[in-house]
Amino acid sequence: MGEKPRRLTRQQQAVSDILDARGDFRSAQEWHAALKDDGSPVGLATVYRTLQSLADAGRIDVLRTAAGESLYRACSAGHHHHLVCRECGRTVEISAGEVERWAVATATAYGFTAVDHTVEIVGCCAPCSVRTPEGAREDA
Amino acid sequence: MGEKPRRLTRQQQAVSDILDARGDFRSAQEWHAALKDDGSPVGLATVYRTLQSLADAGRIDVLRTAAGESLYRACSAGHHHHLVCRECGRTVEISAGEVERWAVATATAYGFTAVDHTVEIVGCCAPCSVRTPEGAREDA
DNA sequence: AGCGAACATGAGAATCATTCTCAATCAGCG
DNA sequence: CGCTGATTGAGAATGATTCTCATGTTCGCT
Repeated sequence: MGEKPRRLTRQQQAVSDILDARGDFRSAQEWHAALKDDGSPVGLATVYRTLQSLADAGRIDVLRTAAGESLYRACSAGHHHHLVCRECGRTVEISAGEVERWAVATATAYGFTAVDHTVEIVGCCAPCSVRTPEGAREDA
Repeated sequence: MGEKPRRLTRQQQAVSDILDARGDFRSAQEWHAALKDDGSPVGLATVYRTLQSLADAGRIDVLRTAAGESLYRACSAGHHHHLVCRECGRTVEISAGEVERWAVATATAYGFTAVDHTVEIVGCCAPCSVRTPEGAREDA
C-alpha cells in the first residue's frame, strides 16, 4: 500500500504539475476536474492513485475535512501543520517544533514508539470573522 | 445541524448507557452491534443520530481513523487529546494545556477567532512494539 | 388518566467519496 | 523495433453515513 510508481507517465506528471502550479488544497475530485480543464485529462482512478503515491512519498500534504473528504496540496518541504479557516478554507502553513517535541515526549512517556501525529487548528480567519454574525460557538 | 434531542427515549438512553459501560472507542456500526448483543437493539440510523447529538453536545469523544471512519467514546469531561496505538487501538487520554495554549496563541497571531483544534498522536504502544518486527518506519 | 400533536424511530433506499476490476495501452529495455 | 510488464481508465463495487417517510412514542394539556 503505497509504492512509488516506477514508470514516469504523462498522467503522473500532469497531476504533479497542476499541484505545483496552483498552491491550494483541493479534493481529488476537484483536481481531476482541474486537470480536465487544463487540457490534460487524467482518469479519476489515476488521480486518486497518483495523489496517494505522492502523499505516501511525503511530497504533498493531505488534509481531512470534517465531511471526511481528503484534500491535497503541493508541499514545499518539511513537516508542518495547518491553520484552516472553517468558512473560506484559507490555510496558513505553520511550523511547530514546540508541539513536535511535546508530542514525541508525551508518547514516549507512555512507552509508545514510532510516533506520528496530527495537529490541525481550525477557526475563523479575520475577514470571515467580520462577515459572520457571531454564531454562538462553544469551544473547549 | 446538531440539536439536542428534546425527548428522552429508551434508545437514546441505551446508546448513552453502553457508551458509559464500555470505555473504548468504537465505530457507530460497532456500537450498533453491541447494542443488539446487549438486548437493546437500536436502529442504525438512530445510533448515528444519537451519537452525533452527543458529540455535538460535547458529551462524547469523536476520533477519525485513517480509513475515514468515525469512532465514538464516552467522555468523562473536559477537553483532552488522545494517544492511540496504531496496532491494537489502545488509547490513552492526555490533557495538554500546553498545546492548548499554543494553538490558541498561534491562531490568534494570524487573526483567527473561534478556534478549535485537533491533536492526535498515533504510535505503537509498548506491548505492540515488542510484538512487531520493527517495521521500517519513517517519522518526521 | 386520556388525547392529540409533534417529535423520534427504523428499514431500506439514496449518496458519495474512494477503491477495485481488468482489458487495452504505453514506457523503457534489449 | 519488438517485448513485457507496469499503468491507465471507464465503470462497477464498496462501505460508511444520511435521507425518506410511514409508524410508534413521549409529553403537555385538560
